[in-house]
Amino acid sequence: MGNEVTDGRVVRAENMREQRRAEILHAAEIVFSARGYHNTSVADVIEAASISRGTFYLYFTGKDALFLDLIDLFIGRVIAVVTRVDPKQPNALSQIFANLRRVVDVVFDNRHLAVLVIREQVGRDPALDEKLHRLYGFLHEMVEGALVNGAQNGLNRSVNETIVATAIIGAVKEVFYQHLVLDAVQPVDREAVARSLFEFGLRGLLIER
Amino acid sequence: MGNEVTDGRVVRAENMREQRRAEILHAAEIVFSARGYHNTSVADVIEAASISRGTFYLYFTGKDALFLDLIDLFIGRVIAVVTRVDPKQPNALSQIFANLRRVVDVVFDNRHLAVLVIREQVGRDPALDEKLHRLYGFLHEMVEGALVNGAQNGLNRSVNETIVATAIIGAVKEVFYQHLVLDAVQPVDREAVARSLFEFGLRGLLIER
Amino acid sequence: MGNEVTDGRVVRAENMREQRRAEILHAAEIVFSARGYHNTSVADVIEAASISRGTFYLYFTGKDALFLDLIDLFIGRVIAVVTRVDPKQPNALSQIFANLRRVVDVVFDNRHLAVLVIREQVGRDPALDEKLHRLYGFLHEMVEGALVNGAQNGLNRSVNETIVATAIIGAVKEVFYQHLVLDAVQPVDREAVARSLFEFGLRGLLIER
Amino acid sequence: MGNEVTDGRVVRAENMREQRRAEILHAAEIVFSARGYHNTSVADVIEAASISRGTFYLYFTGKDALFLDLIDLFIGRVIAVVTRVDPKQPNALSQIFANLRRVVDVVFDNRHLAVLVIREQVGRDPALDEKLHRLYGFLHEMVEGALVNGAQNGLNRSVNETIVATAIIGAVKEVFYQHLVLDAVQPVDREAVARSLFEFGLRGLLIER
DNA sequence: CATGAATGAGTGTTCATTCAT
DNA sequence: AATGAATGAACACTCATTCAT
Repeated sequence: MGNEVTDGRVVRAENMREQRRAEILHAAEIVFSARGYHNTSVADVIEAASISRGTFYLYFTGKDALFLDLIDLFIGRVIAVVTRVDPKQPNALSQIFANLRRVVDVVFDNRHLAVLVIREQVGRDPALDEKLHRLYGFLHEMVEGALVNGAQNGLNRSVNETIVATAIIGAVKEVFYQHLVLDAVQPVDREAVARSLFEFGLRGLLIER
Repeated sequence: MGNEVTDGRVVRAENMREQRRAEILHAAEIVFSARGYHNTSVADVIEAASISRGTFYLYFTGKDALFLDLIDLFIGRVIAVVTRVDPKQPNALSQIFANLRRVVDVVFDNRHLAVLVIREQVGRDPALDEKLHRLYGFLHEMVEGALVNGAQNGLNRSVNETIVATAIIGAVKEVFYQHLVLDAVQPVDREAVARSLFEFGLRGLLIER
Repeated sequence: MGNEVTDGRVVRAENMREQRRAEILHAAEIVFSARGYHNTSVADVIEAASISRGTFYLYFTGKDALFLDLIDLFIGRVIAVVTRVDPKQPNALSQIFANLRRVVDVVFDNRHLAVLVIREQVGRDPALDEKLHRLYGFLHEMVEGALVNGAQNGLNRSVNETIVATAIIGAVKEVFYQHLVLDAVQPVDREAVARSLFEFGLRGLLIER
Repeated sequence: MGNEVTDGRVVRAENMREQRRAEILHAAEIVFSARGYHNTSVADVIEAASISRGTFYLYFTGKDALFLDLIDLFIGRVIAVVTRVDPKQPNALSQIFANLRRVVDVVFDNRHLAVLVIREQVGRDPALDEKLHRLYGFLHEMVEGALVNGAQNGLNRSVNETIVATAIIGAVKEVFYQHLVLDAVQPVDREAVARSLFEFGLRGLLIER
């Protein structure tokens, strides 16, 4: 049937499929972020994407799967820009700030997805729970590790790293969320947001100042 | 028919009504916090409260109204224990800590409500949005005001007060939420939670140390 | 709440509930028998019963359960009129005929249910399969046992009892089905149907004639 | 355009078309018999036949039409092996048995189709009803005619031919069906099945024995 | 001729709310 | 005041069929 050969038409078909899928994801991103998971129906998504009900189920196994794909998309983009920082390096601090700065960019470049991920909460859907747990677990582990390493290397004073890591993530999330809402009205000064967060966290953690 | 006079029977009836209402709220608190707003049905509530469907609508205009009442209950309890702090007072810092400490107690004494309020998010229900906005607006204003006043009175260094107030609230919320989840397993050391949060925030804000 | 006491109102409510349930069953019986299980939608049933969608699910857990209840109803009525026959009794033959005659009455008194049960076949619904299996298993066992006993007691000649029992059931089913269809047009002579079936089966099985 | 002339290419194309059609029918036969008409989707058929959705509709106007073609196929094979029997011929009985014996072979040689035809019932699809009616009408007419002729020629005793013909067909169908199910497990002794059925029917119908 | 992406009417089921008793 | 039977709009999802390529 010729499907062993990946000829031009097959490639083109695959591309179109990918593109269509992306279109639906994009439309869904907007309606989900506007109304939340529960208040968004498949009807809303297909209307926003200008596709038929059937087509939707051609690209996604269901509403849940679509949502999880969106979450994954965002998580992937965040994780992609976060790099491990060696606390022994003299420029460790600026590397940490660079991480934060890149995350700020990802968040504000993906406003809808970011709102979605920050707002949507543990909601009795085990699969979604697991995704978010993975994201926050990753971030928490990274921050906590940085705190522990930093303390050992004289970069920061010793604190209850678990609690403080949680506090930092909460602070960042909340600032992001509030500014994402504001951002819809007027563009946010990303540098200022990153700088303020960094300063706030840092000045409390440094031994020397 | 004598309904201008509030005789004994009317008072008794009113009391019974208040009591019944409180029972329903209490039952709802538990089921809502266990499953979240969307995954809790009116059927769940009336079963937990051991009342009939009809009775439910005698005490609340609907599921939304019940939920809003619960949120209000919690907001009231939080606001009740938060006092304004005069930054000029020498014991301003310990007053601030006392505020935080009392909020910690309210949160952990009302685990179900607290989980509810922290977890449940802006869900395109304008009324709920407004309630939460009221709570966080109150808290934000209070923290931001303290920062501004504190800076003027040499209590803390000068920062972007709006962003930092948001960050503080986010940090507190996240630490509360994580420990509320933990608290279900083993009792949380409330003093330690308050102390860690306070230290984390403080050491970054003080000019002198 | 007074539900420990079975007062008049409760009894009346229970009766009304039973009656309503029976009404739905009756309406469903007609539409199912007219169109078959697969071609009948819940919408058809609720329209026939003049109830709302919600009410339907108040009385039955779903379409499947309703259908199974109908099948059960019929199976129960058939089994209720079939009695074991002692082949040693001199009037064994007339007892067997009496059984057949009563089954004919049940079948033609419950035309819709009978059509339903005879027509609907093994359809990948395990629960339904099991019900029908139970009915035909019961009947087959009864007939086969009668043949075995009869042979031992000189009532009938010895045959391949398993095959012949199957053949008898098939013969009866087919005659019933064809006459149920006819019966819609003009009343069937039940005695003649029973007699013809009996004679046909009997004359081939008797040793003496 | 030369379409008046049936040249070699056209013939070859027609053959290919016929062959393709047969392949689809064969695949459909298996999936339909395994799951029944209603529980088999067009997707099942095209997967079994290894063709695309579009191709399916190139060969059949729809799911119904395909099903009807399958039924027709079987009906044709059954009718092909049934011959009229002249009751005046001395070997009429053995001719009748030979008919039954050939039908048994057709049934067990076409297990899937046979299961399909016997199981699938009048489903409010007028076209299907008509097909089955045609098959059973043909068989019924043939059996009834044989009974009438046989009675006139002293071959069998006089009975209610209409009812008895129906009973015979029902008996045969049921025995076939049960043994088709069994046949999936272990090969059925076709001769025994035919013999048992014949004996059962015959011994009750013959005047002399 | 062959393909498979696209369609949308139709399905069974849920649940917040109403109202006669 | 209290009840719970009744309601019907809304939901996620399926699948036979069409049609541009």
